[in-house]
Amino acid sequence: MDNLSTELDYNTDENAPRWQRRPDDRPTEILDAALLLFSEQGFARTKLEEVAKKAGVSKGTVYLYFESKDALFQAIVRTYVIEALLQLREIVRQHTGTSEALLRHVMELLWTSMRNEGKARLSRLVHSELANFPELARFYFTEVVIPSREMVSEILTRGIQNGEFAPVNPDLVGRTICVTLLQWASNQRYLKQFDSVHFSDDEVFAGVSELLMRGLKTGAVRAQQD
Amino acid sequence: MDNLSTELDYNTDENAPRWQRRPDDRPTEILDAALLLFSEQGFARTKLEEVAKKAGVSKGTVYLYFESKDALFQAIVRTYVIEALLQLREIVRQHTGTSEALLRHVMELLWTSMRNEGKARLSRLVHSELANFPELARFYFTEVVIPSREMVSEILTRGIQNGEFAPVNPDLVGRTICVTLLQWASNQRYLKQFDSVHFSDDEVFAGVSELLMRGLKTGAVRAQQD
DNA sequence: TATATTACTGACTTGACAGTTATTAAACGC
DNA sequence: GCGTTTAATAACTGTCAAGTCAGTAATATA
Repeated sequence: MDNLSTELDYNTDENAPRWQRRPDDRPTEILDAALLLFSEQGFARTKLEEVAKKAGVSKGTVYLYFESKDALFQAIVRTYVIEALLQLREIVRQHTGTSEALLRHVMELLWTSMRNEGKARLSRLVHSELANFPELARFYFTEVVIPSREMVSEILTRGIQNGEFAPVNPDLVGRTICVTLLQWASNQRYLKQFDSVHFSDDEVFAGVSELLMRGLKTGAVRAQQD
Repeated sequence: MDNLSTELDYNTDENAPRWQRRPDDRPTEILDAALLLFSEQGFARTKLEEVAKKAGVSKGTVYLYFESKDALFQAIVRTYVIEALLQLREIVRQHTGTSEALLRHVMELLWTSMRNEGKARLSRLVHSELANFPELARFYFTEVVIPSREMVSEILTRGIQNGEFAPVNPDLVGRTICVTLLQWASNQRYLKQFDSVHFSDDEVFAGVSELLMRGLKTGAVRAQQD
């Protein structure tokens, strides 16, 4: 723009194509833009025209690749969440070692993956909009929640069988671990702004994992019932 | 309606007033209706006309008592959440006994209060819409989250000082306890429908509180660091 | 270079819904 | 009962955004 020295170039932009045809890249670009805006402003408050603008296309183009605004949201979840879960499963499958080490490793993975901006955004978006998409909620539950849960339950079951862990209910404790980590990760990122007493990510993970591990491991004093 | 025996009455409804003036009751009735619908359908998808209908008034009447749709939502939070919190604080203030018993008691209260349909709805609504109302989020955080947190932290601090609890970070563990219970309570109510393995409320509370208590109490074996 | 194909545009239509207002009638005081 | 006040209505308006489509321009093909 500033460079007007070569006079032959000064109207290059007029000759340049006003837009390009890149049908292979458009869907991804639109999904990225939508994830960003939905997670910043919420689904209902985001206009498709904004999404289009951010993706560098016109609104009509969005409708070439996605049937509706709802369909676009569902595509986001399908694309990104499933992918994230597959990565996690793969890592678990390759692990060898004690149950405690494996559990710690999975917890760390869950925790660090949430420090990725995109994944944190996605998790928050999904959980806050789930109530508004019953159909999507079912999909999310069967495809994401249950598999994650089974993965953790399996680790716990093995640990209980070989005596590393106390005989807790593996399903129940597994869910507790996941819920606690995810919720904390979300808080760390989004409630920070209001928070007078703020902990570093490392502090939180150390504290929470210690609390849970102490509760889980054999040899702990039984809590007295009153 | 069925009782047509007294012929003098058969057109009573024509003589009856078409509506009544009940300015004292309207706000509450509108808030109740709004809470119900917002929590079922989400804020954006609920029309004020539906709220009005459910509350037995016309849309115009809603605007007599609330400035806007947003203001109505804020009023819900202010009214119900603050009230719930005050109840809890009062109960805690009156308690005498060991820190463990007190903590257990508070956890039970938190848990059972969430079995109340209205409170569970409210909690879910607030957490899913919070992202869309930054101003409300700030209010909610300072008026609700921080006070709750301080309440639990105080109990923990006392327990640590008198040796009942291990020297954990009371703020951090306090938050963890709240987050875990609230999230579980929400799951119990709303994810039940998709869930193949479902636990009773009592099972969940017993399991979760045992896990947390075992992690918290003194005498537990330290988790080995790897 | 000419023709066909199709990715892409953006102005337009449409419906929905938040918020307003002119009007009506319930209730209160005298 | 009668006049005044005001709670409540319901028809209305204006706006905003989802979704459409006729047209346009980039590219592929011959």
